[in-house]
Amino acid sequence: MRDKAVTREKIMRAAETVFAAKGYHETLMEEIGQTSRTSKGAIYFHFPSKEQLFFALMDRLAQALRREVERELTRRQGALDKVQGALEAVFKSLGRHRRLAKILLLQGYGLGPAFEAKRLEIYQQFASLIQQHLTEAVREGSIPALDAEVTAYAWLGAINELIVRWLLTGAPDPWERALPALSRLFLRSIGAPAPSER
Amino acid sequence: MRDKAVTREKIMRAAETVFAAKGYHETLMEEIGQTSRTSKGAIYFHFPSKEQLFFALMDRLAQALRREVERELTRRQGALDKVQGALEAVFKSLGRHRRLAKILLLQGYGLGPAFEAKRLEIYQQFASLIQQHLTEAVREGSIPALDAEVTAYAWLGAINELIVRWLLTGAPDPWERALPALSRLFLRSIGAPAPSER
DNA sequence: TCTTACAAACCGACCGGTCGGTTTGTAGTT
DNA sequence: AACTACAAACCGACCGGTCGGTTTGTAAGA
Repeated sequence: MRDKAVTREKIMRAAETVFAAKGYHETLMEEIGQTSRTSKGAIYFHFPSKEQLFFALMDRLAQALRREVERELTRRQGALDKVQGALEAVFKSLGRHRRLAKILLLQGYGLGPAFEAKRLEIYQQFASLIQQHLTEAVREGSIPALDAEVTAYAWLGAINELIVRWLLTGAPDPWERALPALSRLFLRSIGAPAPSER
Repeated sequence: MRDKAVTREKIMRAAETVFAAKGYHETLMEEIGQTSRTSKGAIYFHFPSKEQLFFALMDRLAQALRREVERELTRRQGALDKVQGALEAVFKSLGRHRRLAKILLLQGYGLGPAFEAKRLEIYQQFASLIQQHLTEAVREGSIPALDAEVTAYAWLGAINELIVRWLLTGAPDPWERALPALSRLFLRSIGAPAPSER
């Protein structure tokens, strides 16, 4: 018996590559089959539909990213430091995995209700994470009171836009140039004491 | 002879409605024909392809929005006030025209290179507008020096995310609740003196 | 009569999904 | 060990609906 998990993994990796390169609609199941060196039949054995394959991919990627962020959160001390650490984790992780970033940030917008729902679900997870730590920072007295929900989504949107632009145009080059500016922008935006330049 | 311009306008209005409601791929040319009470033939008489029709729409909408923003800019005095006025203009305008917002903000993401290029082009126009006034504000001495490019795109992204979320989920309800929070967030983010609550 | 501005029937490439068949591993039997 | 019986995993030719685009027809104005 061939190993089910191995084939499934091959398919998901191939799907990641192809979806990231071509976008959802331009991607053919046939091509994922070829790229994974399996077949269309194998894909439909493991996944009920193209859409479900795509969602499975989004879930996995979001989970991986969240894990990296959470790991960073436990490392840092103090709410403000955590906020900054989480941001850096997101940037660095997405910077390293451009395919991942393209799928998470770029797809799932204009592709219909099901995709939009999925994207909202995932973004909400990250927004909660941010909100939680913002509220904590307020309680700590590190920053003045604010609307944590609006702030969280504003930050997510800012990150999204900058990374998407970087993915598509390459600017700014090198990417890291933007990080300190954005970091200061964010911390200022919540009335935090300006961090020392790194 | 029927009036060419009138038919063209009918088509664009119908396209606006249908694209906003269904997204690019789910929209059928046939349906735009019916909605506009013309026909598919008429559409292809006026536009060379579905894609070009969509782009024409994006251009027109972006232009209209830019005009509203610029009008507001000339009304206000002082760089900071202009920044705030422009933001409000964008919110209010997009809030009033949800279909417009859906097309400009939601479509053009995962739809392939041509769409991405178009979106980048339009966003760049707005980013320039913001950058220009930020730089002016710095020169005026109203705010400390900053990376105007990063700031501009961060703001655009934040606006985008919040409006998209509002369009898709209805939260926050009413929408205006978010405006003062976001306005303060933005002004703080550039080190501007906190504005008096409006 | 000639052109313009459409209307409507039509075409055919494309592609997600299906399904009959094949391969490969496994468990039971002798 | 060898053979049988079976099932899980996989392959890929094929189908059928869909939809962007084209062609052909036609009414009306110049």
